[in-house]
Amino acid sequence: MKIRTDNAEKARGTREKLLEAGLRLFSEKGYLGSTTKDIALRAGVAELTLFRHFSSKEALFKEIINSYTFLPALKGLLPELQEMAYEDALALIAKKFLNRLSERRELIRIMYSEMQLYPSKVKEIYHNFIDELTRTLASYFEHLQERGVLRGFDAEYGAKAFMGLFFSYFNTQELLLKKEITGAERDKLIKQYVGIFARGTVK
Amino acid sequence: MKIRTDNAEKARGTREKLLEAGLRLFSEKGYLGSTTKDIALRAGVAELTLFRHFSSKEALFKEIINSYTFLPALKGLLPELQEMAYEDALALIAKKFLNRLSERRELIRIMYSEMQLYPSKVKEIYHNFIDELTRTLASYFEHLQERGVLRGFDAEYGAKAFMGLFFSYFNTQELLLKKEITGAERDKLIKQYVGIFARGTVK
DNA sequence: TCATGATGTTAGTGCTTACTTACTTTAACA
DNA sequence: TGTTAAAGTAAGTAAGCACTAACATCATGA
Repeated sequence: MKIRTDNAEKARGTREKLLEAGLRLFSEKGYLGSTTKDIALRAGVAELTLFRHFSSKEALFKEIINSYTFLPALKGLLPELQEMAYEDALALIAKKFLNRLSERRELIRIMYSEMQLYPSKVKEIYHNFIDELTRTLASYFEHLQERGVLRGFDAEYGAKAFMGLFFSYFNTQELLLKKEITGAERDKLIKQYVGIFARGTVK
Repeated sequence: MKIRTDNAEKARGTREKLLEAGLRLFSEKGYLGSTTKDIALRAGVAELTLFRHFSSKEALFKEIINSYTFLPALKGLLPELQEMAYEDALALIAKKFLNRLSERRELIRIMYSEMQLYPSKVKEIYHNFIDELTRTLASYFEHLQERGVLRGFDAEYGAKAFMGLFFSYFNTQELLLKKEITGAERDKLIKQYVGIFARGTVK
């Protein structure tokens, strides 16, 4: 009699529906612009149900941030990269990075909208996104510098420059201008940017 | 009797105080997070005075966007650039661009916060900021390509890449993380980034 | 079959907010 | 000095908001 599995499952279902609806609405209208009524409506439940699952609107918001912030590591990519040609490796990283950003578009939008309200949360999201990738990339550069493939630039700055290139593309095209980007455009962009960056860093 | 100049000046004064206070508050707390009471308070006037100058909160918001959007042209820089060494020219452009962004920090913050509410305004701001500079930069690159200094990359993409590098730096450091950047750090960054980009684009 | 837990329905509370009305104060200027 | 334009003071309105209380419905599962 301890746990009614089916009821519990149902509860988990509506809980997730609320998190998902909240993510989308907060991303579209901002925290203050999203009403609990609308979130519940979009989740297909009564407003009161929202408060039965989350003690307040803010609690819901924080849980959304937490549950969507986690990202799978990319460290495992390192050995694979070392067997590839430099430009191909860079193109692969760029592609994975852009995909990652697209997947988390809503979260990033929230990050920008609420950066004044929750600066520490925003920094957390940012670091979760960027730090590990920066370090992976920097150590990859350092490795190639030791092998004499790359010239002696500051690896940390190099990593940030590389990611900055693609982040700013994502930022303007997909977040600000909301353009639909075709695969072909994306490939051309990657080729051009990687071309510049690769030539700029080899010996 | 037509115009009482001093009265008119006074009115213009409080009007500007309101625009300035609005800019700062909207940038800090977002459109919905800023109350008309607080804006008036920060401007040092009564709330009612705000409504005597602007028909509504939204009207104030739109006037703020309009009056701060305009930016002086950078086209005049082109002839000057052509007498400089390539890397020095790039460093100068980067410096001017970063200064421009810092000057308009509040406006850019508003742009990010309200991009869902006023997408067309946001696009306008973006284009005002970026388009002219992109074209100036691209034609500079084309000129150097014709003279055989630079290799044959896509000049438009190159310009976007260059600006993206520095925009994304501004974005993360000054907007998101709100770090105070020293002049020395900024100079090192410019040197590193320009170094990569210059080597990546010369023949 | 019937107790239980999840959800729905409806109505409402107290607070905040954009905006208004009516009246007063202040200072420039003819 | 008296008129006028700009700003202040004070009180209030209507709407929207997060959140609550009371009760009804319905499917699950012992």
